[in-house]
Amino acid sequence: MSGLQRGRPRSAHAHQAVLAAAVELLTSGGYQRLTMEAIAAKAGVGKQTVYRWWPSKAAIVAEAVLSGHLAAAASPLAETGDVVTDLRDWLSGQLARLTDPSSTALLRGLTAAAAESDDDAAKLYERFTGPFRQYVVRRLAIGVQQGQLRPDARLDAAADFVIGALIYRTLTHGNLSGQGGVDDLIEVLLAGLGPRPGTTATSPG
Amino acid sequence: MSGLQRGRPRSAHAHQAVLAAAVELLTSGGYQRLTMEAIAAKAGVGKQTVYRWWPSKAAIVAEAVLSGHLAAAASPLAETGDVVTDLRDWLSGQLARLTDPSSTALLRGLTAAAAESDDDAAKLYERFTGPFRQYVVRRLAIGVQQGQLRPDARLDAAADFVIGALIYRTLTHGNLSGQGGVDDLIEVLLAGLGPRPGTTATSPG
Amino acid sequence: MSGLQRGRPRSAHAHQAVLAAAVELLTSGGYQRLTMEAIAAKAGVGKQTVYRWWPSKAAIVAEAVLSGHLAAAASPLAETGDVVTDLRDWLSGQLARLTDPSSTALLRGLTAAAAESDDDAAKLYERFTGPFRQYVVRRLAIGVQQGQLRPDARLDAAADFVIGALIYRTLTHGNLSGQGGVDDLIEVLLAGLGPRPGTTATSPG
Amino acid sequence: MSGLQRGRPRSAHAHQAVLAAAVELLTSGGYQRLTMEAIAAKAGVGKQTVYRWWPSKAAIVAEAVLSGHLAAAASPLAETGDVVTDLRDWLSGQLARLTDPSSTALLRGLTAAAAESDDDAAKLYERFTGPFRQYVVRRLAIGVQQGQLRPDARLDAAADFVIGALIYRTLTHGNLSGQGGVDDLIEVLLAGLGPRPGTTATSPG
DNA sequence: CGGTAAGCGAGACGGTACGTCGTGTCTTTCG
DNA sequence: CGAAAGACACGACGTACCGTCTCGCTTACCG
Repeated sequence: MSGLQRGRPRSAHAHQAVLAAAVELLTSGGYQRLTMEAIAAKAGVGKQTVYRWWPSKAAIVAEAVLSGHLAAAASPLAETGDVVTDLRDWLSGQLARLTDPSSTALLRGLTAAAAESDDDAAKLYERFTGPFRQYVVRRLAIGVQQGQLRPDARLDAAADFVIGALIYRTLTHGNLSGQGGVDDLIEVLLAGLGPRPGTTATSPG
Repeated sequence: MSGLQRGRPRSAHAHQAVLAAAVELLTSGGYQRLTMEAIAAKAGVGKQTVYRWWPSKAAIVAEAVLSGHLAAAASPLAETGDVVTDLRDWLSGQLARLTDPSSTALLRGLTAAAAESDDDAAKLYERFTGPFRQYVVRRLAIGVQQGQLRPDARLDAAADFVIGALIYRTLTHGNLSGQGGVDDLIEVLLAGLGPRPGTTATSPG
Repeated sequence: MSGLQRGRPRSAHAHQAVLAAAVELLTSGGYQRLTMEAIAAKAGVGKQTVYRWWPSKAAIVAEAVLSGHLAAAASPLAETGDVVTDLRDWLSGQLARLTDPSSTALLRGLTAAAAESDDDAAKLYERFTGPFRQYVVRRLAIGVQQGQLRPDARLDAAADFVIGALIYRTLTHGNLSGQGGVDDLIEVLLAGLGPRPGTTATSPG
Repeated sequence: MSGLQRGRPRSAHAHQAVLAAAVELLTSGGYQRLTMEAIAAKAGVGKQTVYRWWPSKAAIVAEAVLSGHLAAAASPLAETGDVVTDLRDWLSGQLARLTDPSSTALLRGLTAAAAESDDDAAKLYERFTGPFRQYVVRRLAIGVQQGQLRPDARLDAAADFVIGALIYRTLTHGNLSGQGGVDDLIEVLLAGLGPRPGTTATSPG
């Protein structure tokens, strides 16, 4: 066991300050302005301290996402009983959040961080999209339980569709508003998960 | 017209050499190694020449994609008459291509390039995913014509789903093989585009 | 022959600015404050430009000495006809110069620069002490011609004595003033170079 | 009186280890490699312990010199009765020692240490050259007693000459061997200290 | 056909950020 | 309370690229 503590313990304060500084720089100035030197300076920390904790910018961003500093802030999951309504509302909410310039900047930053390091990419995406996926899958599972969706619905595939499309549209079009696309997405998605045609579905009402 | 040509004309050879060098650097060494200096050096070209033609790395990559140097190389579209078979085959083909490490590197590079410049992002994605989208939409449209899909199917939304999920999975999991996920994706997608349950579809034959 | 000029020629202006900046920093703040970054900053020059011209701080200092930016400023050689008077005056003058704090700082800096690099040390000392040595040897040679000094006087050894003692005292005692030591030095030196006892010399008094 | 000892006494072992480590680093790797961290590491000592005892590198080197770790190792003074023979032998011996690369490195290191700190310079030189000066002055004094040298000989000036020239030549030429300069130095020096021409010197034999 | 104008390879320029190293201080635990 | 260990804020190091700017040369058009 390496247990015995030797030397001055690492400063939790410095750790937090770095994460906070990174988030602020990322959301304000984009990934361009997210330099190690700027992070250290804004955090009031030596560069060496930053490197002592994280090996790369991507790792910092990843931890910031994980620790909630860059909260995906999944909007609360309303459960009205109707999977269509719920998902539409939730998707609309996410979309509204992603329309916010700072969120777009954040997503862009995450993308850049992920593109930078093969190793960190999976971790980053997992941490960032995890909450989204969780909610989508959970809500769909409930739908399955209630017979609104077919029992063998591919929930993971559906979640990938939703998240992928969300990210793709955000990065592509920059601004998602005014597309009226949410309904289309929902329709395609849910139709594909609904009870098999020909199957006698128990009416949900 | 400003047309009257003065001075030495721009060298098409230099133009091509730059694109080729960029592609090679991108696929071999990732976006990290794709520096303007490296591009110029490998192309045997002065840096100024590069900047004379393109304002940024992203622009070079965009043009490389456009001009087919970084071919999306959309696999030929087989049309067996059955939209499910066709799409599954096509998706499998794309997936196989994206499984190739150099394609992953390329996609990562494109992502990085897009993340770097807000302006170029849309253009880049459009150019890179354009052929994909084109094929998917066209094939789906044929399906609609043939009555295999509902007439009011949201083809654009479907295409976004497919492309988004494809990119997302590539970036996330790195290696797409062995997921058996294609069938799931197809199933979700096509079920959502199929004839409305309860509607009597006229057989196209 | 490498003759053909390629690329932008090196900027003589930058070259000079660096030397000037180095001298100013050295005389004002000592060798401690003579950092590559400070030199570049004060010269209004990129660090890379400094490194392009010189491999080390010591080399910069060496060239500054050579080019007269850090002039040894050998005081004009009075030739009254009496070697004792001349050397005493000259030595007093040098001593007065070396008493000046900036000269002491300079000498200390040169010493530090020399101590830093085995290769540059000889060059540095040679360039810095060269003018001194030249004058001493020349004046002594005249004394030999005029019969004031023995014909086989070891002028080089004498010059080493003078320069060595000068530097040693400056570095050791910091302040040479008020030592009244010049006369002692002169006496020891010239007695050792005077006509051999027993030889019938024209009596100097 | 502050006398009553509280807490753990300072470790003499640590003290010695630091000095030894400093000497080894200085003679092996030059002043460049003589860093506080390296000293502490090689000595198996905490950095703080080093700083607790010495305020600077120069101080460490100074003490190392003083305590004989960096022995000037003045060669034993032979006294044959003839001041010329004795001084020549002694000077040759010193020269041989200084020709040794490790001695040159040491001298360079001392110079660098001295150049670094105005305050420590005098102390360093005094400690390092003290034994030299002592011997030279003593031997010359004997010469005076025995009538080989003039009674009013400036022994301090002479010692400065000898030491200054020795250091200067070592630093300048790196390698003193093969210069045949010792004899020249001796000749100049002793001639300048010999009995005044015209004075009736008691024959030493 | 000679002048003029732009593009060309080359590479130096002023900068910014990199990741590492050393400094001197501090904060732990252990003896 | 000293000593080891080692983290801390700081600042300089030498390198890599950035995007711009001269150079001398080449290649077109135009008068």
